[in-house]
Amino acid sequence: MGVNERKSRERSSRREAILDAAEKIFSTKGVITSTIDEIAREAELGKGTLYNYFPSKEAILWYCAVRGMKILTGMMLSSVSPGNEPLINLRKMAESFMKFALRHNNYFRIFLTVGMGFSIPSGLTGNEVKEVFEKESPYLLIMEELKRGRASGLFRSDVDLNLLTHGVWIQFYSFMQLISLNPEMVAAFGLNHEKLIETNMMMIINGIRKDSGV
Amino acid sequence: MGVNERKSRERSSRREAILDAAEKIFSTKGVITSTIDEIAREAELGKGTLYNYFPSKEAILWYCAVRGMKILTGMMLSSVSPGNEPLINLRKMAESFMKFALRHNNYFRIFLTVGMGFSIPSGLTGNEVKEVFEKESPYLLIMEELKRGRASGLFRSDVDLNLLTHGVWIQFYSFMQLISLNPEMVAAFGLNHEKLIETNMMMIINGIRKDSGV
Amino acid sequence: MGVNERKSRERSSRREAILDAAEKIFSTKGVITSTIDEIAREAELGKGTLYNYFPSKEAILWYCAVRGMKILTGMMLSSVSPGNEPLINLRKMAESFMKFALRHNNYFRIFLTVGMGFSIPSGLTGNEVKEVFEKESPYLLIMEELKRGRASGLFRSDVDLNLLTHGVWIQFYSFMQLISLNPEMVAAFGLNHEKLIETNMMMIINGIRKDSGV
Amino acid sequence: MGVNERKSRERSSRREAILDAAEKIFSTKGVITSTIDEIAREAELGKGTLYNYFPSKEAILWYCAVRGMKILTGMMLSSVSPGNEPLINLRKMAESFMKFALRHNNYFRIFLTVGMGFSIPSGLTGNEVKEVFEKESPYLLIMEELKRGRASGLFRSDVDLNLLTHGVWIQFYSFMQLISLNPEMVAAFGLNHEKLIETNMMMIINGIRKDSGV
DNA sequence: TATGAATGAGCCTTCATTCAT
DNA sequence: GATGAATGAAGGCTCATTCAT
Repeated sequence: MGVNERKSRERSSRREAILDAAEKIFSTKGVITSTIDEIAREAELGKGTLYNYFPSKEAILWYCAVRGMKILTGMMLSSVSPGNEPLINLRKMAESFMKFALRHNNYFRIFLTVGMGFSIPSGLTGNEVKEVFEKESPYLLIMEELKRGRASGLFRSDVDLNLLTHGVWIQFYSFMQLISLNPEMVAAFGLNHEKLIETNMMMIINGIRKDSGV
Repeated sequence: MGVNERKSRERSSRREAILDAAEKIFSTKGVITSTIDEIAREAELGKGTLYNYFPSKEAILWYCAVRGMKILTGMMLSSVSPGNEPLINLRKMAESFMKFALRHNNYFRIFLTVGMGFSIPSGLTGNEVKEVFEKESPYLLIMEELKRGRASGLFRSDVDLNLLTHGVWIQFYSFMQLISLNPEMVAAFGLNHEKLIETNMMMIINGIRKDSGV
Repeated sequence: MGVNERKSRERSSRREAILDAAEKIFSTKGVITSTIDEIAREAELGKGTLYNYFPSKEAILWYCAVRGMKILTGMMLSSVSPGNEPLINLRKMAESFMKFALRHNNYFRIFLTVGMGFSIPSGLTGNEVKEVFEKESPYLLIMEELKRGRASGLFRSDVDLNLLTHGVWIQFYSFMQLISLNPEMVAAFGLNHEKLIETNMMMIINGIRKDSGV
Repeated sequence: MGVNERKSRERSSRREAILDAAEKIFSTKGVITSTIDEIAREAELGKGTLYNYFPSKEAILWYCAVRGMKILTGMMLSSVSPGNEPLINLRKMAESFMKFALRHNNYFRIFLTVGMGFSIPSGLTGNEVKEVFEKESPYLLIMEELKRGRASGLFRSDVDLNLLTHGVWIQFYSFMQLISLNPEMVAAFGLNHEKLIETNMMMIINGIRKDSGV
């Protein structure tokens, strides 16, 4: 029915509004020092209202992270094409990752916090969260391209696929970290983002090419 | 005098004991959720005693991080030798990094927390802290070897030295992060440490070799 | 609107209730040894609730003092009348002061504590506090009557007005002090309040009369 | 024996040194915010040493107050002479009071704190303390002179002696309070000490003269 | 559903006092 | 006697969560 539908839409958009506010606050002040009050104020909602949409502060954090991860995955997915060579696709994914790191660096702090030992609160059904973080993750996208690249003889096959994926994934990930957390270091050494991206992408790609000898 | 010397030794070892306890608690529970009480209990000391050695919880965190960084730098320094080829030295450093990540994976979480926006408390003279983090950092050791390697035509010179160093540093760092934060992931994929190290080192080295083309 | 009005009234009365509790505890145990927990318990409120109404313990103290000063000023103001002779008005003010000291001797300890070097917490707008303590104080009321008394040739004019006011003010004030702080002394010497009041008032008045020679 | 005597002298002077330090710290920072550490540091003694001479911080405070009271009483005693007229002696006592307030204004704040509800700690034999505060107090000196003055027809006899004494005592006390707690106020009004003293003494004396009628 | 006042567990830090040396 | 490292009770304040309206 129309009414229910509208209500559902409203509920959904309110959830998003809360996550918007949380993302902003979390990324600005750090997750731990952010308070529910601040998020509520930013969302222009009553504090109690937040608890009508999320069971706890930690849940808000997780759904924030989920949303970020979905954006990242979406960006990576839309940048690749099955018709492309794996090397091209990897490059595109790397570029997407970097773009995400630059454009949404808000999320990085949130990802890190989540990764640093915040266990998924038992209140969450967990399914959605688990799926996003384990099944749909960019990790699998990378692995897919590496597999194709090996099949076509482009990438080195002398190393376990998981190992290789891990290496690439970590490089993507930590690159974001250094962009996000050490702007002053980046500046101090006279580096700029574009060149960093270019250099690191080169290093990553070279690291996995078949003809790269030890 | 003997007495003073002994006292100084005792004071020093008590400091270390507190840092030991803190390191354990911090890395187990995360920095924020760790409490001074827990650290004191772990150190088998009264809560107040901790404050005879450190001015605040935050200071304890920082000196923990300093200690970890000193260990890391020390391991790297003692693994290289000016007589070695730069490639060898880089490999040794990488090995040290990995060893550190495996042996002292406690520290990584602490490094991360410190990096996540904890400012150095004004109470600390800061000198010691700043020096360790800025002047003696592994970053500079890596740069030194890269410089030598480029001079001897081994490493690619078509890229700014700072950029190159940054790239290598990121890769070292990421690898450490992988091992420290996701030990269960490493296990889950049936990866073993030697192979991880070998693979990643290979990837890193290849990324910077002169003959590696894009 | 009705709801908001009621809320405002509730908020206001809760504030007063907290100040009531604080006044009681402060005056019984002394300001410093009183704890927020005790005040909260006395007010039959949760500890945190107090902090919804006042930013700190010190602020509670100050607003207590402000309230007391307002009562005192009010009593003094309503006891005088512009039509009265200055001597009568001074007497009335003295009586009001004494009444206040007897009826609200709770406040005295609070005034003293505030006067003994507690600076106004920066969190307070300060306006209300400053006004009460500096602009509307009984001090000015006394001075006004002394001025009038001098103009009409009743009080001695050979002494600076400020000096005279100060002398009277201090006598009022410290009289309250001795009533409040040394009840056992009062008792020990077989004194009673009414006679003390009468005697001291006489001494004060005589001290300022024009025809009092040295 | 000589040795014991010297030891006794040493012990005594160390006690005094501690009280010196305490007086300085107490009056500078306020009794409550002063710490044993600060007093020990000021006295250039170990913290534990203080506890060899006094059983508690509160005891130090009390013996400080006792010492101050002894000084005050001493000053008053040596200023009067049985041969003088009572009016002269009262004047002298008043002068002593003022001098004390000016020279040792440190003490007043301590007196106030002690008066503000610090009970005499049970550890103290109490005798010395009680005696000083109750038997040797300036209060009795004043009473003595008032008695003599009434006998010689100088002071009003229509009022109970205790009441009268109380009145004078309060005025002395208030004056001391003014000078000690509000030195900046004294300065702000451009008042100078001599005039203050003169005015107040005049007010006090006039208040008790026989020929002062209401 | 929206709200925000009320709540109290929990935390960091201080400091008077003790006691082994 | 002198010392100061060790102690832990106690206090002010925060903030996630609840619940009556």
